[in-house]
Amino acid sequence: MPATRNRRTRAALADVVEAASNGRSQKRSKTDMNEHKEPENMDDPAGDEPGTPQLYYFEGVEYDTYQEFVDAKRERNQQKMFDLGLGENSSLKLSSALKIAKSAATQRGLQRKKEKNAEPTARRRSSRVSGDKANLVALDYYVPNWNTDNKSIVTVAEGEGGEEEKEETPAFFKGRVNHGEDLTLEQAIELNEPKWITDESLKLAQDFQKDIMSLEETNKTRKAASVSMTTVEKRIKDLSIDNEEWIAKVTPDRIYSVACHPSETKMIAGAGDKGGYVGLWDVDSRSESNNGVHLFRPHSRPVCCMDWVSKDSMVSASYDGTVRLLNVEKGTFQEIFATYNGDSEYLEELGYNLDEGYNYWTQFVAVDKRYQGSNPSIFMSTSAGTAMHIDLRVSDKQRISFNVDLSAKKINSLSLHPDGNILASGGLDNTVNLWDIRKFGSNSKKALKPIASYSVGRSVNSAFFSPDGTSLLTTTMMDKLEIFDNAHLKTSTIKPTKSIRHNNQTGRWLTTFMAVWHPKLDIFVSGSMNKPRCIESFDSKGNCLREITGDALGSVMSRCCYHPSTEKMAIVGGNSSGRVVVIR
DNA sequence: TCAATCGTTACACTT
DNA sequence: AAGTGTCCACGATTGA
Repeated sequence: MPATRNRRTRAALADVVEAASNGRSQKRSKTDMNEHKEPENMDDPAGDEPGTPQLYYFEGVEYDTYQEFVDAKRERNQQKMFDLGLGENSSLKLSSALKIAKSAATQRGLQRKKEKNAEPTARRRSSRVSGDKANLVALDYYVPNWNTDNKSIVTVAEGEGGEEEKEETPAFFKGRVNHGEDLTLEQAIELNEPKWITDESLKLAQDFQKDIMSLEETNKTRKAASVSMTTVEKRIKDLSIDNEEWIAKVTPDRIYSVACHPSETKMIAGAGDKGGYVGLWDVDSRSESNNGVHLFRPHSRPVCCMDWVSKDSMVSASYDGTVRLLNVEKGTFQEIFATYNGDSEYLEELGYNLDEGYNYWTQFVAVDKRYQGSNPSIFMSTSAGTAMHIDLRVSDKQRISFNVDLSAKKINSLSLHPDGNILASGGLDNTVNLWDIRKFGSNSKKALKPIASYSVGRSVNSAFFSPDGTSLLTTTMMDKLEIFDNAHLKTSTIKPTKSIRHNNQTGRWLTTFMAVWHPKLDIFVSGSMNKPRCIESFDSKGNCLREITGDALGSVMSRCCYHPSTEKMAIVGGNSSGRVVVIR
């Protein structure tokens, strides 16, 4: 046993912290993924069973047997614990080690706050530090400022010669790209992480651009269509998924939104992910060298909304506060709206002074379907509970038609009834509310009252009117999908006419469910937690038309949508690792 | 009343 | 095969 057994020094703790941070902080950096082999990697014997003829390495030493390797590891860890003065009961003592390390991080955090006026929180990096993994003690100090580019990660480490600080700002956390400017396709590709770019990317994207332009203009009407239910049911029955070419990795990260190009001749599925990536997948142009996916990065934070407004323009909106319009003809992601803080340099911007900083982001954006045109108008809800309508129809008359405070908490969705007057909102305040937008006024300060309301009991993921407006569909954390008939005609409380039990507990790492209508028909679709994994399709009465399952459907499709065609039936689903499935 | 923390969920990636 | 990362979604609980 070492003589230092009872020593409890910060330097010793710092060694541990530093050792861990050296190994792990490099791993985090995504920009230099191809470099740096970490010595820590030798910790694990690659999952081999004891007894297999394999050499084991640990801290540069070679061991012949698994048992020797394990013993060496255990001994080293015990040594570390003794050095910390933490005795033999490692699991208990480890928690105190963490406390000490955490307090050091917090101190550093507070100092940083003074310097940079940032909000600090210290968090433990590894949530599975236990038992003999004491060597993994490491702390990150996050400076979260989600609306600017200030989120940096500071790994706190103290060496013997004094204090040392490592700072990384991964590309992911950089703020908005080309603030206030349009992005060309080339720029949007260059903003991808290098691993997603090939020499061909730009050329392929340009060919794709031409392909889209050569498509026939699609039927733009957004009105509900009348197709007999028997036809619809038959088409849904005929949907097929068992083709492995109909699933592809479209974005690098968790999908927050999916969209389907309106063309009836060319199937183009699209998805927006957590990192601001937008992937467009030309489903039938898969070749040996290329899977037909074109990846761009017009945003820096989750892409919460994507919607094609014509054959050659698509709106994308993001938590980063920007709304962009992909103009296929010009090949640009044009910034059509952005929120700004109160800095006077943004005084001229339409979104000036909307951004409240910390804890404020654009949660939901919907295209205003009353207007057709090159500049779509949008409804937008925010994490602060405000809802606004931004009229972008004519460039010199752009304005915010209204900006109202509808809730104390985040609003998850907005939906305008086809009559153009009633707006449905739902969010973390546990209610679904219907508002008369004629009463909003542009700058009204008086408290607004909804014309009708429904208390869910848990938060509301989404509330959408059907294409013809007769039904309101909600997805809630009460584990229900609920349908309200003629909700827009009610004047006090509304009650669901149909309530479907539906597990909506997607947890932390999966995007929440939102049941969405077909753009023109009275049917809707939702992902599901059921096993085997499936996508569920319902009619407007809430009858399940089909639980679509298949070999290609191996994970939870958090966000789904229908192809807008009334002739062809197709469903696009996106999961939480960037994979998109097309069912047709 | 608010802030901080943790549990939950499922998948992908690494070793 | 096992381990680990995921980092503001939501709800519950605790502490200030």
